[in-house]
Amino acid sequence: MSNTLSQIKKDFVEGLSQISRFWGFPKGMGAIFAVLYLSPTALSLDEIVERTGLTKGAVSTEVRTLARMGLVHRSTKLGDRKDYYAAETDFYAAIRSILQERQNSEFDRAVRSVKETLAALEANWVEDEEWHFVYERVKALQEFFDAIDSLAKAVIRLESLGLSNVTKILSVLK
Amino acid sequence: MSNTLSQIKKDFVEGLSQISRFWGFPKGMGAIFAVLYLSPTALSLDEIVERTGLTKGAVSTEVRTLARMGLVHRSTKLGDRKDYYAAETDFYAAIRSILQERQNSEFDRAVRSVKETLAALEANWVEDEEWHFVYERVKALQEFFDAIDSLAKAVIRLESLGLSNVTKILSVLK
DNA sequence: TATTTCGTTTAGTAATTACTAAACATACAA
DNA sequence: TTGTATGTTTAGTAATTACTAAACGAAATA
Repeated sequence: MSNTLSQIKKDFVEGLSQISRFWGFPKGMGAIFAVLYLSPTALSLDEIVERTGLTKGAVSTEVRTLARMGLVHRSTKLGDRKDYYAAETDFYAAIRSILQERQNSEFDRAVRSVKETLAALEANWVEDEEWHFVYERVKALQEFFDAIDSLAKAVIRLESLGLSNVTKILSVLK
Repeated sequence: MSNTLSQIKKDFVEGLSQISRFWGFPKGMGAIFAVLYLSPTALSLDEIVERTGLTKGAVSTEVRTLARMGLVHRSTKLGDRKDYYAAETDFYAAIRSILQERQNSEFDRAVRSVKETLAALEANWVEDEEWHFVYERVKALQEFFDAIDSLAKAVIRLESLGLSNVTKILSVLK
């Protein structure tokens, strides 16, 4: 059981790739983040290519979405036209950033469609048993989404959702 | 803008399918849930087939995973060998159930792999700068996962994570 | 201007995942 | 026992998504 550091790092990258896939992200994204996370210095695109085995194209696009999610940061050095990437180490900040990203995009559009269903029902009001049933159910779902939404927004607003806050939450929940 | 109820229902099913896909579930799953959610009575497998347009095989497997997640409930009627399915309407209960489901499965295995990386590092202790750096980072990630994990476990333990609790959480977060 | 060095885009391929059609299994009924 | 009504499994197909290879573009340098 005397693994070299580089073997251990490889396993770690593998593990994060799995986790990435589990959350519905490409596994390459997990690998890129892992490589950056274990590097003491920011890495150029080509260095990431070398260490992950992906191609430049793939890394280019995936590192960009990672940056949009706030999981990595892009920087430049004076007199060097390469871009350098480093992992975000404050995961709570990253969560906030991801939530913010998701606020827009597909999810919001889908949630909005529930709201629209509700509006359509109200616009075609009928004194009918099934109609009422459907109306109540859709309304309940919409309220649920609203609750989730305000929770997400609250998290986004937090200056820093640190461990202390998590334990605070836990104590409220008893 | 005078939609029929059945058109409205169709749109709703479509919307939930989208949401389902967004969260990384097959869109058919969303459709099945939506159909059940809008039905005042529990539906048989064949009725679900009819209303979603999926095949029996697909509905059979997907309704099963929905049941495992606690989003639908299976029941039987005396003197009728069909199974009947109804949607869970307490979404907070459903969330708990889903979290519980995820506790096992792939996710836990992946998270465990981070713990293993940490153990491997400790087993091969070296007084080396890079080694220390990697060790600290992996440790930080592991602590983060632990925090998430205990949060999930706390939610699971809740009798009912109702709206009142959500607002309680919000107040703690200020 | 031509050349080099970088990042991006694109068009196609590989891999994965969702789904279908049909065979199968089980339990009940005749 | 045979036939019928159900749910499940399986083997294959369709659709989607991740990824590659290579062309492109832009910016800096010569």
